[in-house]
Amino acid sequence: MKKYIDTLKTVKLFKGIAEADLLPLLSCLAATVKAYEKGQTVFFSGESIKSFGIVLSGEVQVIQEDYYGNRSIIGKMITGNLFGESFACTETKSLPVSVVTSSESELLFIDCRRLAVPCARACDFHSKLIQNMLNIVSIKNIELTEKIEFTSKRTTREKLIAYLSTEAKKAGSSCFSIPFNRQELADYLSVERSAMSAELSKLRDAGTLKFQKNRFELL
Amino acid sequence: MKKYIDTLKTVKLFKGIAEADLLPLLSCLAATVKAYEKGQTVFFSGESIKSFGIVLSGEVQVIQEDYYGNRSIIGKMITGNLFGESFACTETKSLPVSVVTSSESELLFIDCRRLAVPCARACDFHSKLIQNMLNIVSIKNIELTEKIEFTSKRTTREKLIAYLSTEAKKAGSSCFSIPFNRQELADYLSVERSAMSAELSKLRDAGTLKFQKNRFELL
DNA sequence: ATACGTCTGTTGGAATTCCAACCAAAGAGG
DNA sequence: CCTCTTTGGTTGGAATTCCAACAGACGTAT
Repeated sequence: MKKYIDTLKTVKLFKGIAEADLLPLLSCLAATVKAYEKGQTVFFSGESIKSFGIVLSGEVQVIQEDYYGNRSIIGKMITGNLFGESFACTETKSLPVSVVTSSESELLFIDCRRLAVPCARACDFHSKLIQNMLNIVSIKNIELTEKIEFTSKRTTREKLIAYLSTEAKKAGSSCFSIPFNRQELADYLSVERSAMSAELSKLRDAGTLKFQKNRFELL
Repeated sequence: MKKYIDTLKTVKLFKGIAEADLLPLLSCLAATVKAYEKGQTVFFSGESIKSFGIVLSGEVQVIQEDYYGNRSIIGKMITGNLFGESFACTETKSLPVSVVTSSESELLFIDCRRLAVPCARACDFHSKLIQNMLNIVSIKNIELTEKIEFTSKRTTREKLIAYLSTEAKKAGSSCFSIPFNRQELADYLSVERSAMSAELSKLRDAGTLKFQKNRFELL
């Protein structure tokens, strides 16, 4: 566990906890680490989970997929991010999403029930952890609301502009990179990749943006 | 405040707190009540809020609206529900949604900063409140994910079926009522009302469902 | 160098949605 | 009883998206 200490220091769930306390804390929480290859499914939709995950290295995607393979990306989690915490906390009977690794990854798992309940050894981290967790879940809530803002737009063009504007604002610059390739962006915005590509070209021709690969500039 | 005690007992945020403790607690939290008429805006998109709300009577809708009046309903909050808590907790600078009353309503407001910080009078409710809040926000998270599941479907027909199936499952019966009229349902699913009405008729003619007003039956 | 896989942009016809308008039914209020 | 308002269903043409297929660019392995 020691080798992950630098990553763990940056995890928001552990914000406000001294570095020296981290390892004892993790042991108190009975945290476990597991390595995954690219493309493996971490949580299957339909199952019930008690633990949530933290990305130590690599990245995972939270996705919804229907019977016909239409895939929708709910979110992308990189190093330091949590996933599955809402479902684990509320003890959802049937997971409505899947979690898959989009690259080789190392993931840390923590049983949610250990977070809330003060443990036998009377660790006093719990209240801090719950506050941090509330903050994380609230932020995720806002990100989901944001995604709804994009996908609820009626046309591909509007979805693109809404998304790219938000990314530019986040980056604090009209020039920014996005974390998706074209297929992933289409899945995130719930549109056709080809129609989206066409719309991007139109926007480029109209002079409203420039792009190369996943680097964009709004004009 | 006393007249709301029966409602307050059912609010999940106060779960596990004795009835006798409720009024002192609210006073400690500096909670205030305000009455609204139908159609009033409670929180304006773009503003920054420190307090969240609890519906004591009536109902409010959380909506997104763009420059051209396209309206998207994020959620509908009835008696006992919270709204705005994620934005207040994380101190969002600019609210991406508006909150409007869809009927005459009485709303309770609580300053989020009073929740987390133990108060001078050393009330010991705070840790319970935060746990409850974490649960509420997690559930809302799941509801948002659910909404994304509906709206990420590509056709109006698929969106309808996904939504109605979920409602049927929630009701535990193939016969159930929905909390929306046609325009609201269209706004919730991000589709055209008229196209949706047409699709509902097709589904009825095909024998996959029956409906009258907001009462549906899946066959 | 060649072959292969992946990613991205383009295109054309089919399918779907959007939009505006209209009509009918039900309720509210006079 | 009549009128006004709200709600829900229908329709036809315009606009958009979907789908499938193809082509070019790039990187990697053989």
